[in-house]
Amino acid sequence: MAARSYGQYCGVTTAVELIGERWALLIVRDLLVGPRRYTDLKQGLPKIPTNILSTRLKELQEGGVVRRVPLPNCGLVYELTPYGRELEPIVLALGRWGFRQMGDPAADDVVTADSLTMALRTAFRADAAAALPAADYELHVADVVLRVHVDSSGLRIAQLQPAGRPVDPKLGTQAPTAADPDLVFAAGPGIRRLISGEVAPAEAIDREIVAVVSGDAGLLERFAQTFHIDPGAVLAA
Amino acid sequence: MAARSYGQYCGVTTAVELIGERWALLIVRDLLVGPRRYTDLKQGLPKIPTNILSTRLKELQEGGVVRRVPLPNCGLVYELTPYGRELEPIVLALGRWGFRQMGDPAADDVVTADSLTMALRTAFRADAAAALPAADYELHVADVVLRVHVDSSGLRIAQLQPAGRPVDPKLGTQAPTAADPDLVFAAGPGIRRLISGEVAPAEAIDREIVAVVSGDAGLLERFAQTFHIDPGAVLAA
DNA sequence: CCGGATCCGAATCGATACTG
DNA sequence: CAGTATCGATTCGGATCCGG
Repeated sequence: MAARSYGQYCGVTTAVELIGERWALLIVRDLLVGPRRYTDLKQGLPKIPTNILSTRLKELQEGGVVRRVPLPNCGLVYELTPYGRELEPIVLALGRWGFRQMGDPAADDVVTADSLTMALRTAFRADAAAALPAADYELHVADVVLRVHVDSSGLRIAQLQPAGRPVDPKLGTQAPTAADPDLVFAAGPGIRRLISGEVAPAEAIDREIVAVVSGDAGLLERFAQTFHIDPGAVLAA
Repeated sequence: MAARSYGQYCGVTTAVELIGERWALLIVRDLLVGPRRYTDLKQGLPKIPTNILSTRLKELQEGGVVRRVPLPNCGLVYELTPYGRELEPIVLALGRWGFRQMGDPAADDVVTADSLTMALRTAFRADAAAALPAADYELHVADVVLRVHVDSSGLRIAQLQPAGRPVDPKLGTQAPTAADPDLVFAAGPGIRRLISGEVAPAEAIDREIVAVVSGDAGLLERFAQTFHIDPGAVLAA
């Protein structure tokens, strides 16, 4: 079952033969958040057919991108190899690039915990964070709840269950810090306009793009400075 | 003909919907070298079916990645939009990443002028070049001939016809400088091992991986320092 | 020659059902 | 939980054809 070859001897060609098939890079995206079980991946990619998922996992293993690891206390996870993890800057850059062409969501588009986690990573401005006080956010989008800790050393994101408890830390997601978040807020897809700077934080609250649940609403300003993607001149088609 | 959606509202997903389909990123790779005609693209991608090429070009235009430009003196070229050109660092990074997993070429793998041009760009070390004297190389691989000029300001590559004349500069490829190259050499697929550092320049000549046609063979050392991709720990699967 | 469009068999993908 | 099996819907590949 040799991957369908493009017939060229070239690094780019080799790369797309490894991770260019349908769904493959989205599997990598989710695995960049942490090791995941087959079922986790299936839930994080609701529209992937199960046969495609298992085929891709096999191909990614064969390509040295993904590794299948039996868990000590029963179970089984897939994780990126060191080589696969080196896709991180590429996937983040792709996410930033694609962000700028995102329109409004289709009717049945979903937001998953892993995709939102990676979206925040793509938008994270380390330089801005370093110049600002540390902050803890709790972000609700659809039924995804993220605990987002920012300080001068960087960004840490934990995925919470809607009930408020962290998912199993054994699977690579850090437990949240003990303290209460400085700001708890909920957003819909319009959070994109907050990150692009299309709407200012105050305006976002006014237009009900985001809703502050608790904490100082002024921190939304700091959030928007920390997570930002400049849309640039994307309109010049 | 809406692109097949992955059903997620996410920048990475949007990106792969724009450039993730088969052949799309290879078209982008070639257009990163310069504007190309339909026929140029077809020749640069020998195995692409013509209906796929025209479908991709339409999709890439619709996505704001590619633009169709009628040429003043008759003819017609495709070129990247400013938005599409921002894929350059991503494609270069992917090329570096894929390079490390390249094995030996399949029997019918080809090397095209554009793929080799981009391969040199992925391997180019600006820092190394800045610390070394300027140099002009003429590189022959299969029937591709490249004129490669390196100086402290960067890298310039021109594609020559096998006869030795430059291709039409109107199409975005710079004409070579007038002076003779400092080093003319020919290589086969084994040039990969030179760039990865797997074989040293002297050894490459001994083992006939490269053949110096004219000029100072010692310059091959400088070439290998200027164009290098560290294979890293790719074996750890 | 350039810039595609059309047709058709082969391969892949998607949806669902099913199993150890 | 971790996948296989099946099968219709799509897409891809290869070839041919066509208007300028």
